Amino acid sequence: MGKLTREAVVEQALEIGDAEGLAAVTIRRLAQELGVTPMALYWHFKNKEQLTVGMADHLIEGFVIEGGYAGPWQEGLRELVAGLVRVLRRHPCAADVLDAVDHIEVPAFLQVWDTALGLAKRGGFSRDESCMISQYLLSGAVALAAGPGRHSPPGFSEQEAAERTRLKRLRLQSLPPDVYPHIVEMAVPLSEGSAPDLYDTFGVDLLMAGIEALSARSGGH
Amino acid sequence: MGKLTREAVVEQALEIGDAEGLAAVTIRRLAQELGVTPMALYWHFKNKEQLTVGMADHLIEGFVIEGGYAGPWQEGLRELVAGLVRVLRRHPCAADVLDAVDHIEVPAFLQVWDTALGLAKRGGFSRDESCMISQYLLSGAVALAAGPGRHSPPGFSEQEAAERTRLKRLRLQSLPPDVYPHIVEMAVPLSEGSAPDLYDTFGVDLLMAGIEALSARSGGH
DNA sequence: ACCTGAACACCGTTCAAGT
DNA sequence: ACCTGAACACCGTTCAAGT
Repeated sequence: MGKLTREAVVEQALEIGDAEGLAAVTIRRLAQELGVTPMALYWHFKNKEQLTVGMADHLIEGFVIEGGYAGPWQEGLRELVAGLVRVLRRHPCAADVLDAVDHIEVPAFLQVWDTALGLAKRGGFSRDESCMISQYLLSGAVALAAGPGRHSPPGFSEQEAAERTRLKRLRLQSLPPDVYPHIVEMAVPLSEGSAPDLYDTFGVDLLMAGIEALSARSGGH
Repeated sequence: MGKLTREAVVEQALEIGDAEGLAAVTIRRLAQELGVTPMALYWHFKNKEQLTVGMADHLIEGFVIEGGYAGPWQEGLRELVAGLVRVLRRHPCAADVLDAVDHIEVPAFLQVWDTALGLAKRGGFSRDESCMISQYLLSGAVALAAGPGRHSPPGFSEQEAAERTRLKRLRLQSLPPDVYPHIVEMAVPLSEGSAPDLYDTFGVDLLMAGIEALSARSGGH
């Protein structure tokens, strides 16, 4: 019925990836789920890599605030990073998708990157510094989205998630305390990962504090 | 002749991964290279995941300075992060290996983590903060090792590497300048990625500046 | 333009069997 | 203890062919 379209394929792929992990997103599995032959997908995508690029693009698409970022550059960068993390957090597999893909191939990611570059330049950083800062912030955002506080897949219940952190805690607590004293001692906070919101806020603060400190040091405004 | 040993397998795996990428590291390919049947590897490793864990462990093994880190905690953390980046940079596939693996399974990584946790606590951070800071620094180090300045695989020549950055530059320059103005303008520094040493130094500075700023803000020493 | 059928060259892994 | 042979259930992708 519903004709096979690029968008439908990508959305189905994200659904599988969110529920069962990116490894479960397979051309054949995807085709089966869409009621179609595996080779049908090759009409819409050159290969699996391009499919993954499509997934990444769909994740970020429409995120960049069009008019925005008119205030101080620090606020702009902070909002950009926090927003990117927030968008990625909506899909459990988002961070994995972005890790699996060359960012340069993803238009929506390039747009975020371009905005970050512009803000860094407004911060008075040199060209080289602006490049490094934008890369640092964006890979930092992806790492934050991949970190603890990641949404458990819709398929999995709260219980399932709680069980996983319990197993992680047990694993940490069963380590030899003489060789990993601090890890064993902190098994609880390490496995629970504190409140997810707090983690994100702290992470963004950390990223931005580094930028601002370097900005002050090198005399940027 | 040389009997098949865990270590020999891991080293061969790293050799393939460095030369042709982690995707080329395959049970069957590995067995072939070692002059053995694929199933022979299953005597030494439960499955491919454990093989990858072995690779990660071998990469970091013996890195943590035993006596060290007696000075101020900032110096200790900086040295730890810089050292980790340096060690990972010795193998082109190192960052990919660490991305593919649950760090909790890698003893050598846990040791680095434990050291980082101890240093963070000495810095006066709370338990939760210490957890987040250590995770932030270690994932930051891996991200740095994965970033530009990565060693080109031994198999590839200098020319080959130069050709790749040339292609990347062309790709960036051919983007529509009205939608990605800053990226197109900065195509050269973005593709070249500045001197690799400078990139690492800047990256570590950035990571540490964030930590120190937060430390000062919350009143840690 | 859009999809199918058949085939190719791969994977990881299990299980019984050899030495 | 350490390795092999045969088999299973998967992969991504190509290419000719259908409508």
